[in-house]
Amino acid sequence: MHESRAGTTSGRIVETEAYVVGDAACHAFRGPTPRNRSLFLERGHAYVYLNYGVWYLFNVSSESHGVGAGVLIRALEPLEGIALMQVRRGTDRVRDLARGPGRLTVAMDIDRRHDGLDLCADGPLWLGRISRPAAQIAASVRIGITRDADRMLRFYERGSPFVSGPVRLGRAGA
DNA sequence: AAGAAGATTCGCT
DNA sequence: GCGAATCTTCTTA
Repeated sequence: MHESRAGTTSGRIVETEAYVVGDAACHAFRGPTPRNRSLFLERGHAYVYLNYGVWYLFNVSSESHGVGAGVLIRALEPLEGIALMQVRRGTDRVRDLARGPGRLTVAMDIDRRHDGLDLCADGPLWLGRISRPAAQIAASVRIGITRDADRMLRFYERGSPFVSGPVRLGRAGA
């Protein structure tokens, strides 16, 4: 949920990827830097960074304070503020508003201002139980990475049209 | 000190 | 299907 001056937008998280301790693909793997320091905050804090110099990607820290790890939020099913998301994204296709990590931050207007925020506390940007849980969750390899590429650390709601990438990538229980 | 790669998306061929 | 956009960090000289 993001409450901004322009209006409120919210969505159901339907796709995530875990970046865990000892994971060469995790930005925190080689220790804290100015960019990734939020990954070392207590679980539930935002880590937002600029990817390829173009797109912001939104993560949630997932370990204790001082331990660097997080979860990348890759896709949302839009709930509130769909009209505002359509303006921000420049498309009317609801399915494409937040299908993909870069698109999601545009639709929700998330950027480095939100880096380090406590997403479980009062504030403009937060996580909550505002919608139903997924009926079925599938796992697959993570998308777009080269290091530690075969770990099954991508999780998504099976059958959701709001999940990014080819749906056939998913193979549960491998 | 400079160059390359990286958790992406969009537009053109 | 390929390349551009262009920031941060890592690698190598």
